[in-house]
Amino acid sequence: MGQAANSDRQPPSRRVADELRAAITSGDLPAGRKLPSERELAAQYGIARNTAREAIAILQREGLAISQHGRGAFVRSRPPLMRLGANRYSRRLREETGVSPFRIEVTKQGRTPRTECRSVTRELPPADVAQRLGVDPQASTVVRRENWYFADDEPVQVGVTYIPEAVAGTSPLASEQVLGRGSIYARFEDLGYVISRIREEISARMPSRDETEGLQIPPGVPVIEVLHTSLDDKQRPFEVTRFVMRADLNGLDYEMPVED
Amino acid sequence: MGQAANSDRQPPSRRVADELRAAITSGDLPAGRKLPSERELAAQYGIARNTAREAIAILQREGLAISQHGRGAFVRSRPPLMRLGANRYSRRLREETGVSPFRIEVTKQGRTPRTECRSVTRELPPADVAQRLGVDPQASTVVRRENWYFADDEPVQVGVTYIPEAVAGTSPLASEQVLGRGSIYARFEDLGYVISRIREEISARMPSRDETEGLQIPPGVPVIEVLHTSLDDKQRPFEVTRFVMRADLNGLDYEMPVED
DNA sequence: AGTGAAAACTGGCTTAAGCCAGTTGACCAG
DNA sequence: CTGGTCAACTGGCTTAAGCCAGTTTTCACT
Repeated sequence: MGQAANSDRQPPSRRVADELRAAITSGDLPAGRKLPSERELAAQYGIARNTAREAIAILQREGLAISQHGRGAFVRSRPPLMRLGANRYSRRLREETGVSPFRIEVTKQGRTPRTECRSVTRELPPADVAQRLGVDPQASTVVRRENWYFADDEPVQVGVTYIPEAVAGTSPLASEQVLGRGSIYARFEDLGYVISRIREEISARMPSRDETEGLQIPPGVPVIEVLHTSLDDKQRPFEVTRFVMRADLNGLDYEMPVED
Repeated sequence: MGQAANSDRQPPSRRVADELRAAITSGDLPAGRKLPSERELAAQYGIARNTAREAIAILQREGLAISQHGRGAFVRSRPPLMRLGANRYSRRLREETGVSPFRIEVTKQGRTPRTECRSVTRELPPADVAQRLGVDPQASTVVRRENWYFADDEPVQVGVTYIPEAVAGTSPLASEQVLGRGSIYARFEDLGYVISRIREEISARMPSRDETEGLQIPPGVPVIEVLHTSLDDKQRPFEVTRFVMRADLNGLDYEMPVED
């Protein structure tokens, strides 16, 4: 009977992946549904278990499925994205709510936010950070604050903030103590640094091994990296933060004027 | 003789991947260098070829290596990112140069830019686009323009622009004809739509199969998706564009004021 | 010297078999 | 009813062998 379909010049693993993908995107296999087990697939399609395994791995790499040891493979559900915008830095929002936009966003989704300052140290800054702060990466240490953000105790992003010594001094910013109402940007204001412009450099990539472990990132999920620079009213950078966030749980939403 | 190293609770494929990764990040294996072949690795470490293969696959998924049929696997070089910013929409930049920011950026990197309008059609808009345009996704068609962006004939991003009929009318925007100096935003201005604010919603994910093919995306590379909305001086949306770009070649760079 | 075919590589993908380690549910003893 | 055990599932990972399809090198013949 010759070749039936046209998508036939492909290796079996991909052919099977295609069929499963079609079932997923068409809705035949809704989010959360269990896929056939590797051994079932193998029998069903007359292929080796390894080949069935590879088919599922393909879907996993595409972020369409997730497999769990001892349980099976499941259609991954796409939870609503967390939308973080420039209003993260709005003073009005900060003062009205007394609560960070992260907490608002998480709460809005019916989950419980938690943030954790994991460490405060003094270190030589990475080259890209030093450049943006306008300091010498070899000579001057900066204050490094590492913050973790959770939703329902699931880690969703990390932010590492670098503050020049000249800015942090002996203020609360340079110590482990709790930052209090309005959090970090309120403390900057206490010191006379009013955030007036921000620069955000955004990239995406696959997570490193450390990030995969720390953020518990499932396979097939990239991270978004945001290198954030805060500028005061004299256009001087006073703080740089590198955010790394799970791309399946986070998105960015900016609204801004177009400058001439 | 007992266990030597501590990182030993891991399967061989991962152990080997770890060693190779260390060599790459330390610089022992610089970008572009050929990795040992699968058969060499197998012999070297006393593992099966499949296991060596899996080790390389791990690096590939992390975006650290790329393998080429018949040639070998190589340490992936990280080309400088294309930095696309809000100045994409700057009128001054548009008028001074007469050239799109994309072309400037690509030329700056010593590569040759090319853009291609692949199709202009009238269709019902996707739900998310319709919502942002404030039109009924069931009732009204919009003009859909599909644009491809190349650097040295390598595709780096796609932009699909949706324009309400009420805006496009019978202007050049609704036809295949060349858009001319200043390109699309100049034509919007001709019609009285001056871009004054933009909204950019950013997410990242693994590419779909179509995107992998169309953009020729190597394995282990995510895409950045930007849903862009242009607002005129009366805060009315007149155009939405969905950009999909290879995350290994593109980055975003925004500088903006912090609004109260 | 040039050229063209073959040999010796490379990765791509599959099969078949096996052991290990989580998970689940049935069933049995208390 | 509770708690524990165990068998039957699940995926995780490896080995060993083989065929195929690209690429590069070699070498003999022109």
